[in-house]
Amino acid sequence: MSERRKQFPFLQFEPKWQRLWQERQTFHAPNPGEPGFDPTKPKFYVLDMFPYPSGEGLHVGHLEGYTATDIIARYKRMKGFNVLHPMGWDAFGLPAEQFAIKTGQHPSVATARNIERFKGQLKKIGFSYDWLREINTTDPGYYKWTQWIFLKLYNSWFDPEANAARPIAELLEKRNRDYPHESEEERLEFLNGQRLAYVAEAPVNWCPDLGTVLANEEVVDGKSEIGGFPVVRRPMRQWMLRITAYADRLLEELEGLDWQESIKALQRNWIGRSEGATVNFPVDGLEDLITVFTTRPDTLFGATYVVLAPEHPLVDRVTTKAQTPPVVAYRERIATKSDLERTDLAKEKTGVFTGGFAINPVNQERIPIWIADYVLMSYGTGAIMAVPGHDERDFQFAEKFGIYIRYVVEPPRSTEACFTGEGVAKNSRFLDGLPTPEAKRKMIDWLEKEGHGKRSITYKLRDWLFSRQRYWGEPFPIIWRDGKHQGLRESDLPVVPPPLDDYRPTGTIEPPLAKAREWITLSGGATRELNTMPQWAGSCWYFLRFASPHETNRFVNETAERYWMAGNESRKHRSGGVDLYVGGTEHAVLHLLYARFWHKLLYDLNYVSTIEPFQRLVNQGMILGQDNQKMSKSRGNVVTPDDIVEEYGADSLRLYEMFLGPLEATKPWSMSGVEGVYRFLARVWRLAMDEDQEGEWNLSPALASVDLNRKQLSIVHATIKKVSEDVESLSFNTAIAQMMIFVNEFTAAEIRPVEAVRTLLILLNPFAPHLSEELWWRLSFGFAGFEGMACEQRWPEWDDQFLAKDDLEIVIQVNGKLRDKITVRRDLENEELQRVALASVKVQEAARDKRVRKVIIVPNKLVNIVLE
RNA sequence: GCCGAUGUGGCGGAAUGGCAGACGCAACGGACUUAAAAUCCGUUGACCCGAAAGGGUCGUGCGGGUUCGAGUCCCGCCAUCGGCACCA
Repeated sequence: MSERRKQFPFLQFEPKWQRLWQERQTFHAPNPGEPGFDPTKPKFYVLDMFPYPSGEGLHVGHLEGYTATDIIARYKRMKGFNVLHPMGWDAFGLPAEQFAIKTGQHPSVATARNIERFKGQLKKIGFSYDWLREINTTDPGYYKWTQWIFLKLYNSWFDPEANAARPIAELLEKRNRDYPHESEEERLEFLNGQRLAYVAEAPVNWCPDLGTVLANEEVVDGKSEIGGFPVVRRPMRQWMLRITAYADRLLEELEGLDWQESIKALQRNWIGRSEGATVNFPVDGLEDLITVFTTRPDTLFGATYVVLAPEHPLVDRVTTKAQTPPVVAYRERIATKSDLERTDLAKEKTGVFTGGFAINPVNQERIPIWIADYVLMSYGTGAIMAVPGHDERDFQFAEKFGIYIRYVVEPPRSTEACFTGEGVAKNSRFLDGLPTPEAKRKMIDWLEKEGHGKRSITYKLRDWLFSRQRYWGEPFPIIWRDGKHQGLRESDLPVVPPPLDDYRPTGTIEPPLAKAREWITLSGGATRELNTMPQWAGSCWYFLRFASPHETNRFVNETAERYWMAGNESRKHRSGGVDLYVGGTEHAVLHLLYARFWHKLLYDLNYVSTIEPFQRLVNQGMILGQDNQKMSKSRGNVVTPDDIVEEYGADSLRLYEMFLGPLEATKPWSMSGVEGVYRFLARVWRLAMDEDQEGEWNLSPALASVDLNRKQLSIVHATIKKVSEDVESLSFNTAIAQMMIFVNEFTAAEIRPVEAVRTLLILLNPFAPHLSEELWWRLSFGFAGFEGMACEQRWPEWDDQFLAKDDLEIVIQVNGKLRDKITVRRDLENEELQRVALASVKVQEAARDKRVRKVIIVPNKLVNIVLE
């Protein structure tokens, strides 16, 4: 098939234009103050989620989003915007390191090669990136600032009163004032407990095969997201980022963003805010209090037992001698289980009675304390009050172990064994008769008044486990002295990883950096932190770096940041950021949440001008293989862009990516669909070009500088309107359909007005830039009006006057059903229209023996005659 | 179980509450050709009546509703996909 003659010479002109764009720096966007910068133009920042340069190369799924943003970037330039459209590489990460271990080659070598490959592929598709702004997260000039931001996290605390991060120095001052006699040791401990980057001994997800810990988000079904290796929980000392401090802002500040509702929902879900109360249950015979969190304080009278998580610190204290053996045995059984096994057993509740009793503060009832693994130490307080009458899990547990069930909510209708909805309180003394929401409020007031508890909010979101025991990542700008950590000074950055020959995991929990003896040992007995940052770090702020990728004095140039991240004037104060951000749904939670978190820190500390990084977000859908299955090597249904470019040209690839269907939908690839758009482009080519006997392409003799007739004008203006509006709304598929209608129309014309072709080439330019440039250039030899490059032309405007027809077809309905069509003069008066419609033979037939009850008239569109 | 999408011809998909199926693919017929490919022109939701011209009925996952009029709005189901999942 590849031997077949091409329908137009894209193999020649596509590389030519790519070279010219490169040579002329056509798509370079100067910063404010730089030569060539035009301050009169508005700005537009359109960004792709930058890729991890894998060994596999790009596949057609990546390109869908990239094509969409490229069309927008080119369109906005033609509309007179200064457009920032950059690309870079998220190049730290596990796959490169795993590959390096396998091949014995340094990860930087494979990374550089993969980047070359990716870049080559992108250039062959003709994307209009400003390559002078290319960034790479593994470049010391870049990760210096990743480390710098980490130091900002390390040296900040979250002030709940300001609801914002503040420098830790301010806290230190305040502490010195409030506790002047505190020891140095105590003060340090206090500060360390407040930092947004802190060290904690916590149960973590340890993956022995990868030799690293993973964030909760990187563990799927008890296995590592990368590689699918088993993950076990074990306590380790780790760096954590206090993202939970920002939980409320991450939730609230989502509101002003132009994101799909579904993505906002995913984030809200992940943050998982629950309103309720904490309640203190005294332990019978001890001084201790068991604090539980509940969203249903109104059911406190129905609490007939208390459950602690097996790891709960109070378990040892409440357990009686007699119950110690089974409790110890149960805890051991749970501890050795992985999370996967623990959820596997979810169907059948397990647990053990501790022998201890708690006192229900509302009625002084003595209720048993159990431990069970259905209560998680990591959520809420790690303890619950069990209300089996109104909670499914508690009900199952109580049924199994024969614990008393008391019903305290009257359901609105039929009663089930366990009712979890809202109703009216009963068997609850001072709550009796109150609807659930009021009962909740009243109970919380009571708890607060009596000192037994208080209003409380809990989140599912956990602090972000931020260290990895790997080589190929950003080293922490942290040193250790006498068992205490210290942040480095800004002048010590970047911390460059040592040139290790052997960066394999050590086989223990010791990170590979431990092998670099000289590197880790510093003067004065200090040593370097051995962990590295997770892959997400570099992508948390790369969109800022693009504004001034070569700035050496600051993570981003201040003026450039203010310019490119500025909000639209119609928007509220402080909003703004990237004007359009496009990427896959797989990043809906992790990357987007992490990046928002870092951005808010930088905002709080006055380093950036907007509260949110990405004003508008669009998630492109997945592209499936021809067989409707997810594309994968093992299924053999992967489509490689290189093959398509070779066979049909980059423009065909771009156009097909967009013609498949709506950007956000999941849709299957189809090779004959590619042929379809290829044929369309060939028709565009032949609209202007003619092949002679020798097989040479010349300007078509049908082209002429003539005025357009009425119908042609109407099509041209309808196309300008449709394409402009559809590009704005990212409905690229229908924009292309309209251009196809245009081409079908003019292909049929014996004489083709050059002006129409000229307009088409401009409209088509963002979609098929090579073909558009080539024809533009060729036409310049025969006709006036083709100066410069097509991509530098002003986007055309449409005129409604050409869209309106003098005569139009009116639909005649009888009782809402289509019965006839009539052609009438435009803007015919309603009375006249009704008269004509009633006169229609079809209407006459239908209306025989019937009375006309009503006539609905939609001017210039339809008449509906309603009969008895 | 909860949250969020989606459901329209043989296929991908179009349709500010107003002609359902734009555009493309596939299929079929024709022109060009010695022939084929490519190209160009045309037909193509299903069913029914008619020799034909033409005409009719049904039709947007299912069941209701609102409306002169519903693919579109409302209520209740079903199915598929994605996310979360013992989160108190």
